[in-house]
Amino acid sequence: MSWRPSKDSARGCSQYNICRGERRYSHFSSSDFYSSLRLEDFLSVGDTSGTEEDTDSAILYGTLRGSVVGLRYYTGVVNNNEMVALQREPNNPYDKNAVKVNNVNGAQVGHIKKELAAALAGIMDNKLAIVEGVVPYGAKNAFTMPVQMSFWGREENKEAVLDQLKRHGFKLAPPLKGSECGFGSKWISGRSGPSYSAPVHAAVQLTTEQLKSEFDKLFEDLKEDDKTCEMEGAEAVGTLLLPHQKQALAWMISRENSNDLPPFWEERSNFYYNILTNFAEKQRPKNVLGGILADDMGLGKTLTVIALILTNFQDGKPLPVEKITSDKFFEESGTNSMNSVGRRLCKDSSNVMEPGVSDVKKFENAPLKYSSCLPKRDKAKKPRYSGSSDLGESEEWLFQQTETTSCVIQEDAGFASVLLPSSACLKRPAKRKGTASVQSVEKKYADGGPRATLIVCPLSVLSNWIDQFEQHIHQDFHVNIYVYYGSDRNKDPSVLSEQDIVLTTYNILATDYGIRGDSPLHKVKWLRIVLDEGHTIRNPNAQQTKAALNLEGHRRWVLTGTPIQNSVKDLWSLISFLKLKPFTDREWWHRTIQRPVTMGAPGGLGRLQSLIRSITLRRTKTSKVKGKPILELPERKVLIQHVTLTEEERQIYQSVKKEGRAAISRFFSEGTVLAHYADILGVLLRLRQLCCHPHLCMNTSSSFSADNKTPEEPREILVSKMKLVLSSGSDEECAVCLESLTLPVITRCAHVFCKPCIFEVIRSEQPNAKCPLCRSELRVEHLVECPLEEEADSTKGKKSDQEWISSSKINALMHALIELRRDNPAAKCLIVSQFTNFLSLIENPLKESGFAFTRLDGSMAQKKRVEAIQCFQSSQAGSPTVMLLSLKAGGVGLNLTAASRVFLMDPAWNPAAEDQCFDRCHRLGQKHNVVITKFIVKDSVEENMLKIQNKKRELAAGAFATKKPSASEVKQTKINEIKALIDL
DNA sequence: ACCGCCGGGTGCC
DNA sequence: ACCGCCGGGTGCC
Repeated sequence: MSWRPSKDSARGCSQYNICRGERRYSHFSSSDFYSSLRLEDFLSVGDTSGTEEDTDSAILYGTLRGSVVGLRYYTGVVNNNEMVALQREPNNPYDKNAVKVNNVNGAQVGHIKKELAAALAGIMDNKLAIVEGVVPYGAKNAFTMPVQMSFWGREENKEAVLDQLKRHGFKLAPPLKGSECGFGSKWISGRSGPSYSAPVHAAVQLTTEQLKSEFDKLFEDLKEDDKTCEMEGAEAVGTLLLPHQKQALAWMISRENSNDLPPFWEERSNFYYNILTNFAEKQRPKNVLGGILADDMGLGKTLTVIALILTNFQDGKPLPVEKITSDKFFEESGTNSMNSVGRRLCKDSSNVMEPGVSDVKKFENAPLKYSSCLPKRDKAKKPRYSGSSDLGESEEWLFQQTETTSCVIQEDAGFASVLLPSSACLKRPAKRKGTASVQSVEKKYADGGPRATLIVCPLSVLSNWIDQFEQHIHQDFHVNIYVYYGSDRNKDPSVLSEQDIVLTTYNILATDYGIRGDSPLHKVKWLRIVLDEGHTIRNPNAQQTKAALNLEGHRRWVLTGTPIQNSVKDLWSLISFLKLKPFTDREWWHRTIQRPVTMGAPGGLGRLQSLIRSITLRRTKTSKVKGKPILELPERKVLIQHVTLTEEERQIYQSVKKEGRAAISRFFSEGTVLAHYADILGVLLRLRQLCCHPHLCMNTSSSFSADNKTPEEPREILVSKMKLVLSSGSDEECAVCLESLTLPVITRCAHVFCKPCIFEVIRSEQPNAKCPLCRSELRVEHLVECPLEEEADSTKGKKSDQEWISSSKINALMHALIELRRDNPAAKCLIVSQFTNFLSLIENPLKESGFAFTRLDGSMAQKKRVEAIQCFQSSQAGSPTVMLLSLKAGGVGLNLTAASRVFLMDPAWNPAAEDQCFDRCHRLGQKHNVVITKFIVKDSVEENMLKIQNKKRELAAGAFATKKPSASEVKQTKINEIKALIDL
């Protein structure tokens, strides 16, 4: 049932990205604001088997003493007070009611005695309660042992559970004091029965506020102690690390080379004890040789990881990579550089080389693993360092089609970074022309063990990684990087395992994994696995999570800026990925950490904290190292400049507003607001455009199609509605996954979702799937995909036929620009808008007033973008002082620090999108204070947008541990926003 | 003795 | 299991 991206759908995706821009910060987007709404909240899907214990609302019904029998048949052992797991065994040939008893390690200890099992079976099978056990004493018994059971469930199931037990002659005892949270098994060994105490309600339940501040502390106190050692990167790291990056590197290396026991384990007389579960075993539990790097974005997680890869290979030695040195031998021998390079790239990595000329010969004879790696057309004069089987003839290949980060194969630039649409080898630029040779460095210890680091990231940051490799791997070193992406990715595991770095996406990972037995990524033993944006796997039931958890490799890292996004729950997948015993099993995580924390049990947070502390490094932009801020950025000021429309502009605006408001209030009175969401966005879009320039909304068709019988809209209208939603800059998220839309599709009822998300809804709700937003009928065959290509900008060119006129906002801008030039001729600025047409309109007066400007928007090819950026960043006299920038162009990697002024021409729905844009110049390397001017038209939708932005900011700030809103709350919020926007 | 008692065989679900 | 339970052997004191 896994959904498989095709080439076409990938292009669809790119199309989307061109319209919508980057999605990288979706965790800062309104999805944050809506907190952690999950599918299960409004659909009964989620875990199809329904095993999803609603862990947060579970209460303790009571306890019961029972016995474990058949001990002598099994090898699993327990200690007194050790937790045990009770597991139904419906296929037991002797008793269909059988309940197994397993120790923390999963080894079977025995069975629940059959009479009791008969009572438990129904309860467990129907998920009426979760039954947990602790062996209070008698752990060394030969035949049977007691087990103290706790029954947990939702309030409404309590009666049914008690009843079921009663029918079998059992009665729950009230909760034992100290056992409420199922940990710390406090039973005193001995024959006397448990001492009953009055039922204790969930210990001190922390308020949301308290929880939030506790969580904050959780990650704030992490910076001290051993995490301030610094370490230099290996020679192959081409960038000098900042102090905090050196610290991170030192910390990561110490984690990877650590011999420590994992948290909560102690060595006690030849045994290793887990102090949470009281489990003990002879075998030393493995600590994760990794952890969570949870630095705020902008602190250089990517660079740090690159440094880690290059610096810490085996035995604390750097990755043995070939150093490229100038070598006359090549020229003299007439060896074609392409060949030499191709072999370098493709040779069998087990071939051990010694430095020196003789190596070249060895090298020549090195077996080629995939000889077609070389481009066939080798007339190129410049060295080419990579290629792929089907590079073909084209000059440029669009590698990845996000607006911001597409990469192209550069055939003739001075560097040889060749990226393919799919599988690609990536090489460092060669400094020298014509020839290059290879000096093999200390390959001796590379044999045998795993070599490759796997990096998994969301598609949207794939190219950022590539950029960063380009930037930070020293030019003289050859690092084999394979981008495992696209339908023609090379599925030979041995090709992957020979690489230094394999880069792929969560989607590829999940797709491969879904095809049984055919996941090369899962056949390789990785030296190291890095999950970028690791909170991507926070849903334990998602295919990509399962796929990630099943990767093999001892060094395991999670990179994330938002380790606890909404609750402790989100941490489990990460911890499980790190393979920290015993938390890989959700039951132990839940019993020992999650429940104690959410129920506010004493010590619960302490545990979580020490767990996190031991495996996490987190610094924020405001963190300090030795009293000094980690990043010293110049000040950033945001000014709001109000603009008043001219009489004429105001008239047009009011008439459109009047018409739109009438329509929208009709939707309200009909109760069809959500059904007309796209139409409403259209109205708002036109108003926003009118605030900028009257020409902008000229050919946005009035989309109130004659008679809006929602469920039957024809395809073309749906497509245009979807485009409207996507291009309106409203930052719509998919109501299912709450992330920005991936591969958007529109339903008949005109709601837009990610294709994979809505497919999953339909699959799990079949045969009568309903639209998550309006509950209309949902069918796969009615979904309409966003058609590819045909850039929205086609309108742009034609528009310019019109005679150019100015607008109030343009006037305000030009006034500010000229003033700026007068005061500081060298100052550079960004002019940012969501509407690329608007940027085009602005070009006119810029030319007239003699500004040298450049432009960066999503429609530009990578080559042009690079040019535009370099040109703008240049400090040469005569270099452009103005850059026209579309709001969402460029990823985190985009560095526009040459600018110290930003003019934001129109507000975005989502304040985070604005902030990210500002961060492109207000970031490491900025020397000046940054002043941002937001132009806001008075008495317009823009002012209302500001208000909503502020509300979102407030909510985002407080949304840390608050309860997730329900679907209806989400809807209501949207409706309220609409009302506020159009003054209803 | 259609019982009691004895003692050996036996033992999860 | 130094138990319980089962079922065969046995049978006054």
